[in-house]
Amino acid sequence: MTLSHHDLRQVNVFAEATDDDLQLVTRNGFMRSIEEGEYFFFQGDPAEYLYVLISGQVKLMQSSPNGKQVNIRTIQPWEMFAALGAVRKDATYPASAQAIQDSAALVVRSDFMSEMMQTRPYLAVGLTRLMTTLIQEIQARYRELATERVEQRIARTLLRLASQIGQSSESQTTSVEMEFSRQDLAEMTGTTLFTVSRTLSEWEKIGLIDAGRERIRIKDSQGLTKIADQSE
Amino acid sequence: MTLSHHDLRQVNVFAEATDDDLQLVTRNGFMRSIEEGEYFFFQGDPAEYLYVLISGQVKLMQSSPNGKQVNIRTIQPWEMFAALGAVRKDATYPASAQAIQDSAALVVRSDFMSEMMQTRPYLAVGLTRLMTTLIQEIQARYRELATERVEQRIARTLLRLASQIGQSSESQTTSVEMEFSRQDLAEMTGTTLFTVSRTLSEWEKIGLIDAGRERIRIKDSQGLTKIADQSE
DNA sequence: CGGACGGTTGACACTAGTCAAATTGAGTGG
DNA sequence: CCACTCAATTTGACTAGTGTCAACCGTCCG
Repeated sequence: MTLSHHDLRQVNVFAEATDDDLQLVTRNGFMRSIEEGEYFFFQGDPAEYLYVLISGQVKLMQSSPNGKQVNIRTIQPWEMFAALGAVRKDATYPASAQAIQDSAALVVRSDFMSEMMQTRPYLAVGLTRLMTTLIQEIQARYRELATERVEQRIARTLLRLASQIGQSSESQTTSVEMEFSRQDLAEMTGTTLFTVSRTLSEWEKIGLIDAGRERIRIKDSQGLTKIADQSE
Repeated sequence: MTLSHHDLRQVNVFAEATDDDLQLVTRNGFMRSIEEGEYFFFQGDPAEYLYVLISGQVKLMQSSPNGKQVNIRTIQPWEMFAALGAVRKDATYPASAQAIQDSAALVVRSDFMSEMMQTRPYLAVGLTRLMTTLIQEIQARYRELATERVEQRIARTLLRLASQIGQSSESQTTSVEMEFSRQDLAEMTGTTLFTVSRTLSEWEKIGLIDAGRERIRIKDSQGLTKIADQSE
């Protein structure tokens, strides 16, 4: 896969970068492609690189000492991830990054990016901006996890994913086809495979969604929204 | 309360600042003191200011549409909070900040800090560093909320608070006295007042803690750690 | 053709939430 | 100093919501 430095303009953090800076990044980075199921890195590895997803889809997940996994975030193309290494010496990745589809990413050394940041305020500011977004997102999900029932969280997660994917791809059809397993969805919503399965079956029965093996399509986003927002 | 600009050195983000910069900050900011129960700001207010807590204790909480509240984070003296306004134009606070003890804070205009950041990479980098910490912290709590039982979360939260407070104050006695209500603790752990009360009563009975009205003291942190870490 | 993997469904257990009622403790005004 | 008030807390009874585990099904793929 070839990557022009212009393409990087789609990355939020690089929106205000000069062409020279973008070239610098592409020349100092390299491409890495992995297949579905493989990992870019594991939780606990030294955070030597940061990534920009070019194609595919990646999930960031954290596993607890007792082995249970939680999906922290799902990365779409042109998102930067694992950026923390750039600002912390000797950091280790707090999560693992697994491809849930065949994926390709631009890989950049953390300390290279760190140096660039020292002399380019726009970069540090952009990174800060990205992080505030992440913080707000995960805070919202934290609140949801603490206060909402499984049903609502699943509905909300489906809607969120649909909009994320609909955003990155151009297909603005009302119904997006999403590919991931019940297990994945369970990890995203903080519940179990079984509860997800039951819930989706129910929803398929009443026509809200269309589900299959590692595949979900929303048929009635209105109806889902109603479930997600019900306060009782 | 008077504040020397030297005191600001204790704030992580300002650790590498020049004396001139610190003076600039103190001169451009002002002190604001509020009593227990009052708010520095509310969720949804325009994020015009950022804060550095000087004394007291503040909780950041988010409330959902249906009115339930979650404690996102508890601020100790010399922590900066509500910094997001500095990097986002027209942002609103994603959480409310309520004093759980009489508190004082240095208040700085967001756009003033924003301007400073443009020309001082160390500031933007420091802020980024702070944010990575916040992200990791809340991610860890998110995982805990998703995978651990209430009992474990309460134990872990107590230990975390004890170390936070023991850190900021000098009292490195093994048992720190902590002041907050069962309700507060429930909001921090994503559970209910009743469950917290029951759990603490149990623990008091077997000698792990010493609890009273809006007051908890850990007697056996070993024992609590054991509860927090039990994988089953 | 035969696994293997993802998914479905049922039976059951149990954690933790809900609600009502009683109790305690701190602070206040007389 | 005492009675009074009110908020914080405790406790019990009940149960909804989810997790757990086992058995089974369907389909994709070597």
